[in-house]
Parts: sequence; structure tokens; C-alpha cells
Amino acid sequence: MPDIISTVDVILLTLKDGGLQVVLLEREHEPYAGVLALPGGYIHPGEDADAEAAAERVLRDKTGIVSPYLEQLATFSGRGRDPRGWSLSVCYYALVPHGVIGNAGRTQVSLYPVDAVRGLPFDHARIIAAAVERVKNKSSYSSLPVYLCGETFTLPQLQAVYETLLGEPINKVSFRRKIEAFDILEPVRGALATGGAHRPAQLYRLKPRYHKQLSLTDRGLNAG
Amino acid sequence: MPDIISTVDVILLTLKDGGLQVVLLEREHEPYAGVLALPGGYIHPGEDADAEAAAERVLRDKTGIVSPYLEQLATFSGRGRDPRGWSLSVCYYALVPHGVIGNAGRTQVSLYPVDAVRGLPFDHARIIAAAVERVKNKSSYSSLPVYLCGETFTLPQLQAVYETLLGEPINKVSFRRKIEAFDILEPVRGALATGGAHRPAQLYRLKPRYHKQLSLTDRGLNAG
DNA sequence: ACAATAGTGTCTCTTAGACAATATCGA
DNA sequence: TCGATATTGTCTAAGAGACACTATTGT
Repeated sequence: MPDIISTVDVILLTLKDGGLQVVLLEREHEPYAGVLALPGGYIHPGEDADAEAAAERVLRDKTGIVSPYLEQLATFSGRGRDPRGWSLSVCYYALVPHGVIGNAGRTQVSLYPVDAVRGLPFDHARIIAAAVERVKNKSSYSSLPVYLCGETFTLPQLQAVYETLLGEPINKVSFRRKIEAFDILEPVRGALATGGAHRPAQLYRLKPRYHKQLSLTDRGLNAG
Repeated sequence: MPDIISTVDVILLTLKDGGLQVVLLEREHEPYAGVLALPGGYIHPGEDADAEAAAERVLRDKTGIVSPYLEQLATFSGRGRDPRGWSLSVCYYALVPHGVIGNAGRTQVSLYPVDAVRGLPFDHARIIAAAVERVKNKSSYSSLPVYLCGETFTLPQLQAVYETLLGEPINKVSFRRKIEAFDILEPVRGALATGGAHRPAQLYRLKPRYHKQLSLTDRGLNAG
């Protein structure tokens, strides 16, 4: 049996400048050395308990980030996707607030708008598209987008995040009802006064119990 | 780098005797030779274009079935799941009407209620649970269950399928409105007269265009 | 005619969305 | 006080579910 190249890739997404952006790194090794690509690497059976552990390791080693939300996206495989031969990549996506993304070690960690990535090697463009679709879809009926916000945030900020992801405005009253129904947020004493020449908004944070757990709704946040 | 055992497994589900049942086969080879397990096998890089092709091949060779609906479920991997070593299984689930399941070749194709499977090797119990959860969840907002029906079926039959999967009754009027909104069915001339000492029901079939494409709804078929 | 289930009309109640009133800040 | 945005109250409209009526078959 010819060998199968077994890897993991991580689609690390964040929200910046009004849109989803993805972390790409310059590849250190052939093939495509020096080309921007998703953070990825071989699975190390001796080191990784499973593929998810491999993804966590790759993400940590290459970007310095430990994401609270990391979920398996899908596995991409086949003969044509890697010039070295038949390959298989178990892909995971992660969501982080863009503030946590900095440069780690020797690798240059850079963000690129998901709609503007060009010239990616392998099938990384398709993988990113799948991740974006998953995130947008899941945002329509879950609390997933809270992971794109920082530790604390206001409801108008969170609503803006949802609206960016869904690509359409959401009714303010309905949005607040939905978030209230999720029952995953708790107010932080002390309002947000910063930039505004206006009434400050209440700051919220995730209830501790929900730090890694999504809340779902049957009906959708924006039935449009 | 130690080797990674790369396989595919198929969770072939059908509805029978009022519940979901899964196809299990007696394993031909070690480990666990003779034990009931999911149909699965090694990926053959020389033969399979990708993992999905491998799953189709495994399903066809071991059960004789070519399922119109085959979707990647997830990839299960790790050190402990296979006594031979670090293994990785890309899992696919398929839905078929139970009429198409017969014995193929030398292998005994048998159905087992998903809630009553015991003593499965590897992590197959967990894989089946994940597939069942996916199917039930997807049934709540999509037309997925039509693949559990035969070529033609009546709306009351389809509703019964949904009710079995969701585990709760559905309002008849709402159900018909939802199915109508999907716009994926067309009536077949000629009613279903068979057993009934009552008004026969109209037979429907999937519109050809939707033979492999699901229809989704925002609101859920049963908001319960 | 009767029993049984299919199919349809309609009313009600829930809830999403529109609208608008009030609250609270900086300038 | 004015401008701006946050937060809350309330009305309206769309849609889901309840109910019941009509339709069509076998016995």
C-alpha cells in the first residue's frame, strides 16, 4: 500500500476591519516553501493523542495561540491535492478575538480577508471556503460568534458581529430576546464609557459554564 | 514517524420496526475477526480518488449497496482506538430505505437497532452515536429523511418517518406546509390503495433535481 | 351506512419585527 | 441643552399549532 500523507490544518478565523479574516503563514518546507498557506503539519502519532491534539499542537507551535473554540471541520483527501502523493488532512477551525493574534516566535502571523485570499496551495482555498460557510451557517442559530468577541463586550457589539457574519441587519429587539434566551451571558458591573458621546452600553461576559459550549436555537437569529 | 492506520467506516442507517437501525458486518480479519462492526476498510491510495470514493467502494463491496446519500460524518482518530496502533478513520453515513438491504455475496448483512448495539469493537459505538445524533439533528430542519423512504411514498408515511426520528409528534398541517415549502416532491398519478379501509393517500416522489440535494428550513419542522 | 385515515379550511396563540419612548453619556 | 446611542415597552403581522370539517376508500 502506498503511503498516505496524514496532516492536520487549522483555519484560524477572526473578525477584523468589518469582515472575517484568516491566519496564513509562510510555509517553511517544500512543497510550496515560502508560500502563504494555512497553519498545518504532519500528525505525530508518538506525540499527539488524536488529530485534535495535533491541531492544537500545530496551532500553538506556529501561532502561539490556544483557542478556546476548536472544532473539526471536515477531512479533505485525495490523490490530487498534494504533489507529494495521496494525502489526507483533518481540518479544524478556530475562532478568536483578533486582539490575541500577534507574532509568535520566528513565524510571521498575518491576517487576510477570507474573500481576498488568492494563490493558496493545495486545496486550502476550498478548505477556507468550507470553514467560512460553516461559521456563517452556525452563526445563524447558535452562540458561536461570542468567541470572536473579547473577554467582555456589549450587546450592540455582539449584534454587529452577528450582522457581519450573516451579512444582513438584525432586528435589535429580536436579537436581544434571542441572546437572552440563550442565557449564556452575565452583565459585568461597570458600563462601557470609552469612545461614546452617548449612553454607555452594559458590558457582558460569557457565563463560566459556557466557555466551551455553544447554545443553540431552533428558530434562527434572523429568519430574514 | 510511526505509521498511521488510515481507514474509512460507513454508518449505513435505515428505518425499520419503528426505529433507526444500523448495518453491522462480521469482521473478516483481525483484530476482532468475527465480531460485528461497522463496514470499513483501508483506504487504497492506488484505487480510491479520495476518502469518499473509498467509503463508496467499501460500502459497495461489503453490502452491495450504492447509496444516493452519503455524507462525511467526521474523522475519528487517536492512539487508543485500534490495538494495532495510532489509527484514523474517516467516517461517512448513508441513509437508505430498508428495502434495498439484502445479503450481498458472502457477507451477512444484518440490521441492528441503534439503541441496542452492544460490544462493538474500536470506538464504533461512539461513531454510531454521532451519526444518529447528526441524522436526528439534520432531520429537524431538512429534507434528509426522504432518503429513508422508498422511491415513492405518501405524506403520512413521510410524517411518520420524521416523527420517529424526532421522537415526538408533528402537527399535520404544519408538516404539510413545511414539506410544501421545500418544494422537492411531486405527486405520482395513482393513489395508495393497499391496506387501507379508508381514503387512499397520494403518492409522491422526489423531484429528479433533488435526488442528491437536501432542502433546508430556518425554522425547524417541529419547534416543540 | 360505518369505520378509518387522507386532506383542507380556519381560528388562535406565539413570537419576530416595527416603532417609538425613555435613559444616559459627552460636548 | 443637544446629539448620539443604549435600553425597554408595546403594537402588528406572520406563521405554527389546534381543531374540526370534508373526502374517499373497504367492509
